[in-house]
Amino acid sequence: MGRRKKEAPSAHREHIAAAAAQLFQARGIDGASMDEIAQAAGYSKATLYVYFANKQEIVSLLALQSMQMMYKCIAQALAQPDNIRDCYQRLCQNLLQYQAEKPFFFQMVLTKINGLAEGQPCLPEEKSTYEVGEDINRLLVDYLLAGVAKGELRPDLKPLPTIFSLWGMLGGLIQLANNKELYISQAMELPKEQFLAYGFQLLYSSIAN
Amino acid sequence: MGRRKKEAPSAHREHIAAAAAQLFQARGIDGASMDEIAQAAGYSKATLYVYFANKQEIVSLLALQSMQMMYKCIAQALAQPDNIRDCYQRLCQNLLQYQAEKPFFFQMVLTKINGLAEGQPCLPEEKSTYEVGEDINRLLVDYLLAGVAKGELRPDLKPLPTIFSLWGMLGGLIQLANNKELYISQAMELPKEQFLAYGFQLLYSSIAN
Amino acid sequence: MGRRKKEAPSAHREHIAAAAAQLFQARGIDGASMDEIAQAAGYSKATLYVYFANKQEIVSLLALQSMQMMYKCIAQALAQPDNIRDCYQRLCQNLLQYQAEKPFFFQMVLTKINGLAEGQPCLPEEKSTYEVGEDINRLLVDYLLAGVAKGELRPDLKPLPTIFSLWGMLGGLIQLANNKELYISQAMELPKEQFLAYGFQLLYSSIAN
Amino acid sequence: MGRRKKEAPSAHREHIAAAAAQLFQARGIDGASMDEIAQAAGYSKATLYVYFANKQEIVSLLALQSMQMMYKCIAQALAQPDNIRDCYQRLCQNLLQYQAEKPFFFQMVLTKINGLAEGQPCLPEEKSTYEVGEDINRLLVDYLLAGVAKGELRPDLKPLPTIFSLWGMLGGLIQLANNKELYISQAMELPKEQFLAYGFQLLYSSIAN
DNA sequence: TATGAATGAGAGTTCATTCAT
DNA sequence: AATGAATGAACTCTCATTCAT
Repeated sequence: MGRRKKEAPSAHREHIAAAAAQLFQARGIDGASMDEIAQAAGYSKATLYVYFANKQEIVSLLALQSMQMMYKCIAQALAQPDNIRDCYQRLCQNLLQYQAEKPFFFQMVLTKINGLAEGQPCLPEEKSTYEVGEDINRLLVDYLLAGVAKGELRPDLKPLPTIFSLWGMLGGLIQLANNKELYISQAMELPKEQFLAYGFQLLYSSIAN
Repeated sequence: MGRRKKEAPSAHREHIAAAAAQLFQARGIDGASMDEIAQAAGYSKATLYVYFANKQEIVSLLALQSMQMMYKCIAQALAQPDNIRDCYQRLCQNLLQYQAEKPFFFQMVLTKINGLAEGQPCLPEEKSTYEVGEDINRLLVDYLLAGVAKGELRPDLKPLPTIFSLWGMLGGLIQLANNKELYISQAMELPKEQFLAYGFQLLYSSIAN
Repeated sequence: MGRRKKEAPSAHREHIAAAAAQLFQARGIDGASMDEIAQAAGYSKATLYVYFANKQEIVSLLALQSMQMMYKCIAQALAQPDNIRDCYQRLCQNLLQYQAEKPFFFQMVLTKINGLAEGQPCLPEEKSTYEVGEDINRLLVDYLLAGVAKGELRPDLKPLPTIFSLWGMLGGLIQLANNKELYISQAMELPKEQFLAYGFQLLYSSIAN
Repeated sequence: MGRRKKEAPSAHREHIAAAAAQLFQARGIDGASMDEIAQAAGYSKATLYVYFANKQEIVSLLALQSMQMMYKCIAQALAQPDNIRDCYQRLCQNLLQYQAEKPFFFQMVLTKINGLAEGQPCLPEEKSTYEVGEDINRLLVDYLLAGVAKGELRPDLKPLPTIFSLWGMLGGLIQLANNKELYISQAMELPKEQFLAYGFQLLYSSIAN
């Protein structure tokens, strides 16, 4: 039955994608079935195919969303470019928080997204995802250049390579901290947060002037 | 039928595991079926179960192998601790080469392995994997301490947290370079290798004295 | 494709269970595959799993049905407790007819069911099956007591042990007659029916006053 | 390697059959694999096929053995035909003991064997089985006739039909007692043995003079 | 005689997807 | 727009059996 009052189709897509995100996070993409997603979203399984051509399309939408969240995450941290170092700290904290709140999305940004945008005639969603990635890059490059201009960051930094390096390193660091949380706290006698603070600081020292 | 010449059982395990590694890399672990692995390895599907109790055991063996290769990769680079910086360079190059030759294994070390060793009474293979990981850590810590002792590395570095940070960052960097190879060469007008060289150098500057 | 007309879901379960019963009878439960059941029932194998969670659920449903049929079989025979001996005759004839029409079900009542209700937290179907069994026992005990009261049955009969004994013996007798039908008619020069009539009478003489 | 010293082939068959019997009893015929049987018997799986053409042949040998044991069981009980009633008691006790010691064999005699000997060009083993069955019948008929002659049993008993009836009823009774042991002890507040004693006595009263 | 090695055939089960309504 | 019903194709895993040695 028409469980739901009339809503914009995009609202349905949102509901479904949200349910899928939770399940993907809990069980992985392959581990979550369309049946489960439908049930969790409160639709019939066949209805999912009204709003998405197939499972992959759900994944693509989530990829886009995760990229957009990442954009907000970064944009917010860099909004007030008062102090370069504080910006960096805020950025790191925002990333951390993002990872903590939406680990699946975070992983998606790092893994899936990175791999895409290369080859194949991709879906519109994937193109958007790529563009948001570009936006993020611009944001970070501007931040970097401002930092150099202010003399807070090393003048010899090449903007784009540096941004990419940072991006890769921060992502790798956060993921490792997450995967090995138990090990870190035991072997290092350090809570994950302090380990990350240490790592973040280490990384900053590679770009600081 | 295609009965094979006599070989040591471990040779069969190797053949199967090698075929599996290639397929896992191409299609992911869940994406590669036992049928495909059998065909690729030149055995019947049932024969796979003569040499491995189940699919997971293949994965575990690959995990162990990838960790052992990583160990060799690192040990070789640090064998002659003549010059700390050269060692670092060699280490980076070895990692790169490893990633280039066995991308699935490399990914495995970073992703799977990192996540394991946490919880559950695991298979013997998984335990070995964990122990090799420990060996690697010791290797790196020794390297770090030697560098500090020689005055080439910052004296305020905390060994274990630094090693873990480096590990996470290097891994993230290499993976990103790999996933975004096309993008990097296009947007940055830089071959992957040079980008990585730049990133490696950046990272080194965070620990150099 | 062979999509079926709309029917109540329970009708589908019936169709499937009926096909399964025939195959189980012919080849045994383990000997009949879900593939065969699906084909015999005119569904695709996957559809079976729409109506039953697994093979065992089909078996359980059949067990319940066979017990319910047995109940009817007995209840009908004992409906008019006019004459104890006639009731007994009717009961035997009903059992015989049941065995002839649904040999697998009959076997199930005797073999499977008897064994169950002992241990494990069972399916709802299995619980129902057990309860129908209890109902049957009550029916028979009442019959016995009435017979004793009327002086037609021995006054020293212990109700429950007697009922159970009769139950076991009648079942064994009917099964043997069925399994050895050919032998009986040849070695004894007696059709199965007359052999059974003889056996039933023999048994009755053990409880008659 | 040749684990075992030279033994007559039949000894090997015995070993294997013995191992199979144990497993069949524990897990059912379909539930026990040739692999397990081989392991339990201390042979390699392929060796099983040296001594038996296939799994069914093992079953057939066991069927024969179980029939032969049944013969001994009965013959021993009837050896001293001193007193008809005592013989009957001994017979029942022997059957009980047989069922307790070798439930799988007992079941086999009742179920499998009964069903065979009808149709198909059967294996030599199956023919022997059939003949042992005949021997048993003769034994019992003689016993019956002796009892009638002595005036202890009803003179109107038809030998073969009576024997068959008794056979079916006793088997059914013992099996039911075994399957429902828990239920019997709970609902009837009677240990299995006493219940059976009651049933045996009931049955005897149907043939006693 | 005895077996290690191999496998074809098939088991039960799952799932993304389709389609008539 | 929404869904109940159905399924083809695939999955992991098992097992009786074969055969070269």
